[in-house]
Amino acid sequence: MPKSGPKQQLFEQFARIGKALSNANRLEILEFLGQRECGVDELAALCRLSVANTSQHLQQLRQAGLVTSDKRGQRVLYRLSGDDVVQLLLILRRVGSSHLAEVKQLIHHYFTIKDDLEAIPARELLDRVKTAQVTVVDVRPAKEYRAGHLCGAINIPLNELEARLAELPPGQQVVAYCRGPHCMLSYDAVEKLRREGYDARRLEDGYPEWKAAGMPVETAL
Amino acid sequence: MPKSGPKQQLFEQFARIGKALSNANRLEILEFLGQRECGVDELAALCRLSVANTSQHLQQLRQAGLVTSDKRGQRVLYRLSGDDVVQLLLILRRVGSSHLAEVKQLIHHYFTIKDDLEAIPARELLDRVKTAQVTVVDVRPAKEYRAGHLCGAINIPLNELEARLAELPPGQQVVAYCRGPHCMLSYDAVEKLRREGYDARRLEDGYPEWKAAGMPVETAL
DNA sequence: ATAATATTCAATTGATTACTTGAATTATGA
DNA sequence: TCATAATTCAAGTAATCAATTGAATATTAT
Repeated sequence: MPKSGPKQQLFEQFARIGKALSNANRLEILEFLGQRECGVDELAALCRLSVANTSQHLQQLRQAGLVTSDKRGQRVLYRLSGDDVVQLLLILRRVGSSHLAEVKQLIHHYFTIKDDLEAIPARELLDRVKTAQVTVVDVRPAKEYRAGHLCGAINIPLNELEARLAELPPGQQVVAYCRGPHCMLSYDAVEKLRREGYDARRLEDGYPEWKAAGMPVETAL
Repeated sequence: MPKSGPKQQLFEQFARIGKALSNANRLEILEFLGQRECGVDELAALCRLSVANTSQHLQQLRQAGLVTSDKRGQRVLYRLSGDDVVQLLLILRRVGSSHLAEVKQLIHHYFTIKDDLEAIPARELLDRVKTAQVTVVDVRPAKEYRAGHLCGAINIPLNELEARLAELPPGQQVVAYCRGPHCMLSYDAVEKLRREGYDARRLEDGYPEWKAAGMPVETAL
């Protein structure tokens, strides 16, 4: 019989989630899983970790309730437990961005310097898409695009952008998005697009945040 | 020069917040600070921790950006850094409630059993208050009520409830609230009120969540 | 039946964390 | 000036954590 009351026991349980979020590698794993479900070996490669280490982090995330797994043959595929996990990660970033000087500094030196134009909020993009005056480009790798993307978005992975500029309708504004608020892909994309004379902006959110907010998405599976 | 990229550095920073949330005592401290600003000795007493231990936890919370402090004479008063911290704690609870079997079990055995009627959502209470058919009762200690409470709420701390029943308008429904979704005060209050024949319900949120959602509050300072 | 693949488990090591205890610091009151 | 109060710091101890290494397990392909 636990010696503490229900309140303390609940705090112990919620602390498990805090523990799961207390390691930078696990946060990175969660960001990748926000884009699509993955196996251990893929996540290990994406995060540049050993397979054993990745597997242990995944066990911790699963035990904290942040991810689920299901076996397909000899492969185990992991995914986020729900959109509420995306929202938890988003508010974690927001709190960090608001209250941690180191976060503000990192964002300024690596992100704001690259694109000091305000990113477009999700609601505003939804409105503009309806007037068909804008091209939405998903600059994540194709696998992530196929797993899920904004309705109507086209996929031009960043490393193919220069070769595929002709696919963009001339004269239209381009809005690029990627994995999330602090993913560099859309910053780099916007930089390249502007260099080629395009009117380019970034979306404020990545795909997981857009989806978690209930905005329209589709898959290409 | 750090060896990892800006992304990894950002994850390290966000992980600091995860670390701050990875201890049950710190979560309890944050819940109390959600009600009102406090000194170290008060928090130590509320949480049943030593003063030194409480102070160390507060340093960690401050360094993670979750609380701020300011000195008044020889006392240091701590408070939450912003409503975004309340929202972080709320989504932490939601994720735990949705995805952790132990949390569901604890909630069922200690909370749902006491009051299996659905708590009233904040929006619904706001609407009902406008038609003046309901009495909103804050059952937290008076100090917390004075620091901030729902507009129009009266304060009858739980331990004074039986002695002050006459203050409740006869024939009206009573909605009780306290510190947050898993605080027992409003459960106990509703239980006592129903035993005395009142039509009593609980509010879904506590005061901090209501305030963080932008709902109307007032203070009695 | 065996080899290969994918994943997980277990033990070890070094680092980190939580709490305690006692000391140090800072501010106030007598 | 000195005592008290409030808070923080530092060191020590035990427990926990992250990564590595090697072994074990489960599934698939030959």
